[in-house]
Amino acid sequence: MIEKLIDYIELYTPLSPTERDDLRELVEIQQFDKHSIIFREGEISTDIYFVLEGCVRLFYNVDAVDKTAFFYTEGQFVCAGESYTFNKPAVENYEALEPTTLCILSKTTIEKLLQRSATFENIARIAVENELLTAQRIIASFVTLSAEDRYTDLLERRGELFLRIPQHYIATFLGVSPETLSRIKQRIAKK
Amino acid sequence: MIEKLIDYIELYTPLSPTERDDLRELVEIQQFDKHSIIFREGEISTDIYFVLEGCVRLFYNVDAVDKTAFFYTEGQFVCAGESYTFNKPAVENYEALEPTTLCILSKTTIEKLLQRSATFENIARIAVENELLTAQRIIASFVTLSAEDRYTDLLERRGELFLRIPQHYIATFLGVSPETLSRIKQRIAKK
DNA sequence: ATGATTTCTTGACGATTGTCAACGATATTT
DNA sequence: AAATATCGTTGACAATCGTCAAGAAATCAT
Repeated sequence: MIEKLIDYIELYTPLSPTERDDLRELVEIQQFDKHSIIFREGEISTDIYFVLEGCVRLFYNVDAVDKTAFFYTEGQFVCAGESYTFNKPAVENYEALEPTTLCILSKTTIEKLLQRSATFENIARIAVENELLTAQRIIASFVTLSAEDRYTDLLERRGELFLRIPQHYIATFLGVSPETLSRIKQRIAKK
Repeated sequence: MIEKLIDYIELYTPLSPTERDDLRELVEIQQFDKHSIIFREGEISTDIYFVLEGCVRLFYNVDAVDKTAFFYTEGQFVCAGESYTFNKPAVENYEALEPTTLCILSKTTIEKLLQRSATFENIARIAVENELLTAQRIIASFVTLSAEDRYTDLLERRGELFLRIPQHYIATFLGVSPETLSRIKQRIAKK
């Protein structure tokens, strides 16, 4: 199961057999039920996660309404950046939308890995870089695209999300109400 | 002048006197006129920039209209993440909105620095981490706030921008037309 | 200083959106 | 299989927004 993480890391940086064993030995794996909260705002994040299977929703609680900011699926790192970096209480929540399996890379695990090999420096870097690229792409889509175009863009890039995620979550991610998303779909179907 | 970069880095990671000298010796400084383009879409980015003085606007060209995604001012790193990481042509543009002074950290400069001290690993990491935090905050503001709330939020966080940047740039950054920003201001003034 | 740009504001109008509410469809649970 | 909860669509209406256009204000260049 953890092989998926190893494969992923090796897309970016090669690992020696020993390093692979270090990962197999030290990295924890945890299961989350559907709708369970992985991480709640107010807590201080000390872990980086990696999605082995399932789907994680990042959301903010605003005036008792929750707003989805992102979906993480297989092969993506999840990290509450600001909380993790500065040991501050997080402002965001993470929830499993499906039965989900995550690798847990705690700070202590990462330290242990680092004692064994400097290569593991790269893991945190890769996680952060990948999140940055994703984040920049999302901002670009907010700034440059209409809600309708963001919809078609998401459909092209990550169409599989529509098959596994309730659409009212996708709606808030696109920055529109569920009703509007419904109408956008209807509008596009007519073309 | 470059001392500003050194001070900034030392907020995050201490430097030895030798390392400080390495930076003074190797890091280039470049001036940009107001309205000059620092980096144009289609080019492949090989540099990380650090703003010593002035203001840089990140914008996308969409249907011949340009849309502002961000403003970088003194003490911020600028990096076309995707282009820099994967040597792909960039999709974004960077423009100096004022006479601007930047540190240029080219890949070759960074390599040279790395040969002298592993501490410099941290620079790229800090730059990326900081950009990620900023990016995540922007996404949160798009997802959780109305245009009006994003305006007041920006005013609180980076009010100085309103004194130095034409407001139609700020408008597209907030995701609204210049006319709407004008009306938002008027609406708030009445309260 | 003067003229020329650029920037900001305001009005009008049509299009789009959010909200509230109702209804049907789909999943989930027992 | 029936009951319950969740989810998606549709309608109506008020609020907001983008666009176009015109004019005022500020800035820049000569």
